[in-house]
Amino acid sequence: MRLLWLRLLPIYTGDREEDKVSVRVRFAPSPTGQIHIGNIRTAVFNWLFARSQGGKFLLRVEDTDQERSSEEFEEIILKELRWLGLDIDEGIGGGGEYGPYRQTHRLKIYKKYAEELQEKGCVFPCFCSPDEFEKEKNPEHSYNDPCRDLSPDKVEELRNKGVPEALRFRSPRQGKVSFLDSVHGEIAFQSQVIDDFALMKSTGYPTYNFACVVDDHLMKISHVLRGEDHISNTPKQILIYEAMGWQPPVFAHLPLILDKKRRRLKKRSGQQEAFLSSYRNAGYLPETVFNYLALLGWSPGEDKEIMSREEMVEKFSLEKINESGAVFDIEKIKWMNGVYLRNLERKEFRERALAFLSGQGLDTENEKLIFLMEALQEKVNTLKELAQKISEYFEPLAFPDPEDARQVLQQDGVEKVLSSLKAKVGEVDDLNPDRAANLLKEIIKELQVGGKLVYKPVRYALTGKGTGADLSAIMAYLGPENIRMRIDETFKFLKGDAHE
RNA sequence: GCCCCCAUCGUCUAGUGGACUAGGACACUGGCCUUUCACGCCGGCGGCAGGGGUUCAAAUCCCCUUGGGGGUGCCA
Repeated sequence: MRLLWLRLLPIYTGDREEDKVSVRVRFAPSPTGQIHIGNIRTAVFNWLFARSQGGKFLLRVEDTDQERSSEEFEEIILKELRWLGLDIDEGIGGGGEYGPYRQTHRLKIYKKYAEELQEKGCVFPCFCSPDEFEKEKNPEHSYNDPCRDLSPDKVEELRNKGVPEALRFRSPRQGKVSFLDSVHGEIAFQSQVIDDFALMKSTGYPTYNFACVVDDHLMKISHVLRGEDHISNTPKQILIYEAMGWQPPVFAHLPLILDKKRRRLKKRSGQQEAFLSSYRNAGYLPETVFNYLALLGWSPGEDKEIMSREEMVEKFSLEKINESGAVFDIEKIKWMNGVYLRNLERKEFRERALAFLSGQGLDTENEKLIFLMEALQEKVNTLKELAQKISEYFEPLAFPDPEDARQVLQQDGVEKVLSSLKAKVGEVDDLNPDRAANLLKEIIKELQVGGKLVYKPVRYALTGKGTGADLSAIMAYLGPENIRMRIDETFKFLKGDAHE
């Protein structure tokens, strides 16, 4: 629970006018794979904060993991940000005067500051091999690094032997490190539990904690909004800021996004739903994803949920960020996407749906597809669902639930209705939804039957099912030829052969 | 093990000591509308983890317990 006074304390924010205009936040992913939902949510919050404060949103690539980083993933990051509409003011894909913005291009910089820390005596070389260090680690005292107090002679000796050396921070063994988190209030760690973490790897690459601090400082980052999993890194980073004599940024640790089991939603769980790309591929609109993600861990403080980007920017504030983890609810985002889809203007829906459909191997040249598409607009939650529903009408007639179908089709008078329909469509060479609807009305009038004997039975006869798109749209889509064929097939089915 | 964070319907959340008979949304469910299918609308179900304090008054403040999560890398 946060204390009120902490919320109001104007430590770094809000008290001075210039603070407001100097807000600079960054999204700093590592290019090691498909972009993750949790990651992109962090980006969304950073972007929202920057825009709400009139600040800058930067993109920095943290590619210091030589094993896993790859340039192709950098492209993916850019593409995903663009898709979601998170425009970059500075950094990779945005230019700017504090570059380079790719950490592997900043190696000299880290080296320089590492040397500075060495001169200050805040660090020490470590000659342990990674495995060795693992063994030496004592679960009770994680700071227990065997190289911490090596004599200068010993250091000299090991260096001469060419033993690979890393650089570690000499963590204080008493006192405490604390900081004021904008989401959680004060967070404090006893210094003795902070181990002698590495700053530079033996490869000459910086570690995350070191590079991050150097870059955030040099790039004048004012607020660090990142996942809660970074809380335990924060005291280490603060120690570096202090050693360098730098002012740390404001930290805001965002609650984690959880899966149904309340575990952190992560790539390794293998769930496709952990990736942003899955949502694009499943036909979610970017505005839906943005809206839904913004609401995971943040609330404007009122009942409104469907909001425009502008509204969210206007209402966003660090104070309204929640402190507890949030389960990602696939049902809810599905519903939300349905709302966005239904709210689309006819024309826009058509364009966007067509663009998606053509990527799904559907024949978008067929202009009759439009009839179905529009009839389905209000019935689907995703464009993928739209594609699936449309494809069903490409398939040959089948009766998945023959019992039901028979019950409807065997009512007295239905046969007459179907025959009449068959005859009527025989007289026209094309159909549109209006004409189709009129045809059915004519039948009702001429045969003096109720709609009950027409709509549902015709639906079954033409589609084999009891639910689906608007009937006249289906008829227009199928066209006279297919309608006649399907009615014949239905008659066969009723006589007992085939189609089960 | 140690450190840190968190705790309101199944899920996302509103709630900053009295306006709470705890509000909204998803899901589920009953109905209305539509002579098809939906959309939509109206209703229902369902929650302050437990225990102690503080206070005239606690979902709200404090403590403990329990539960959940995260971290504990020369990953980020």
